[in-house]
Amino acid sequence: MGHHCCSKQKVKRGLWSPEEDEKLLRYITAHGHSCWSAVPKNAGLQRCGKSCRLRWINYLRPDLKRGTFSEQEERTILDVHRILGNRWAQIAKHLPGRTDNEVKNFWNSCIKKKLIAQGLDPKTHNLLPASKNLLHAHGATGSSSNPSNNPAAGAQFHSPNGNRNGCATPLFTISSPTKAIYDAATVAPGLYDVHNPGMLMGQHERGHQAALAMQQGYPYVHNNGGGLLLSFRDQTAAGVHASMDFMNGSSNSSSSMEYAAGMPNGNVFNPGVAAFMDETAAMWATVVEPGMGPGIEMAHEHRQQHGLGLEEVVRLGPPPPPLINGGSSGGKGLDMMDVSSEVYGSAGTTAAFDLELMESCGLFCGAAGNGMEQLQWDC
DNA sequence: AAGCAACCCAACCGCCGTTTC
DNA sequence: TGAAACGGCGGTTGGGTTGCT
Repeated sequence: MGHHCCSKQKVKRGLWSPEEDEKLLRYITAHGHSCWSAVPKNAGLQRCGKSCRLRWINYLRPDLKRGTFSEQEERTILDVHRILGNRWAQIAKHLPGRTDNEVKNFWNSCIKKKLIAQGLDPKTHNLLPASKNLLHAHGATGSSSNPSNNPAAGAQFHSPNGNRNGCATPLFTISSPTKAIYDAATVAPGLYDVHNPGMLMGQHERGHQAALAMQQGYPYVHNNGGGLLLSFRDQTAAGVHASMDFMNGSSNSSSSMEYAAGMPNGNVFNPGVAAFMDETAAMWATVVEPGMGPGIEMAHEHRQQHGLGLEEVVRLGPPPPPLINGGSSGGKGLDMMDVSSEVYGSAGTTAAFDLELMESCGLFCGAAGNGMEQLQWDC
């Protein structure tokens, strides 16, 4: 059964021959395509208008980019897909020279498989139930557990194939809002100056970048007088969109935000520590001060043992051990690291976090501004 | 070398929203 | 106002290619 637009006429199907391509290309170049249904007739093609349109858009268009997707493109697809879902046409608009079909194929043949391999639901980018169960079964929740007793909790997040399938990057590359923080913090150490309430630490010209990131809706952190305030700026209303107060380090609440900030079960929250959770709940970027506690110190040592650079560490995905339990907020000069289970899986976890609770916490998940609306607006 | 399976990707299908008559 | 035509989109399919046994 043919498509309604061409069911009445005899049309050719299947792959396009070079001669057909030539005819279509010549016609569109000369006359444009004001009416696709008239194109095949005028161009002398035994095809339906839809088929011509598709061939032009996906193959013959002169501005098409060819070849494999770059790391940047893959990252963009991941980021936008996380917000928009399977809206390939919208996603493709963020990738000049790429078609929706191309993006869709790349997703289905590459990115989707990597997500699944990582134990993530490709639709939601959250952990698949099986992965969560596994994690819980190994005691990743509850009060402080030593990961050395629990190696599997980290192992299940480990990418089995790294950079296979011809994909541009391993999974869990840091994504937009979080990435911006990472970038800004990397180039501007001390960016998150919790000792200066309400301010990003403006280190000369670098501070400008940070302030810009903040303006664009990325979360920022500041001291709230004994607590920590994490704020998001509303991109459309040019004002603070939402703020979460990680209060005073003494809370015993089960607030998901407190969990997200890595301070469950009444542990003292260190105002010198902030954690930004990726939407997948499987990648965190953290701002950590040196000398802040055994868990972090151990993690840092582990990273050094593995000879991992910061960028590599940030690329690794798994959720972190909590950023809690003591540690002073003394020094300046923040260190930036990701506390991943791959890196620290058997060494770093000093307390628990609740994945379900984190997952239910939508605030970090695309809360940095109106992501959807902004993306659509951009299109 | 042949057979098979997995993978990739171009093209099709069917639905939906908009426009035209 | 409603039906038909059209354009656009996401899901699906099937043929070609590649890799493995």
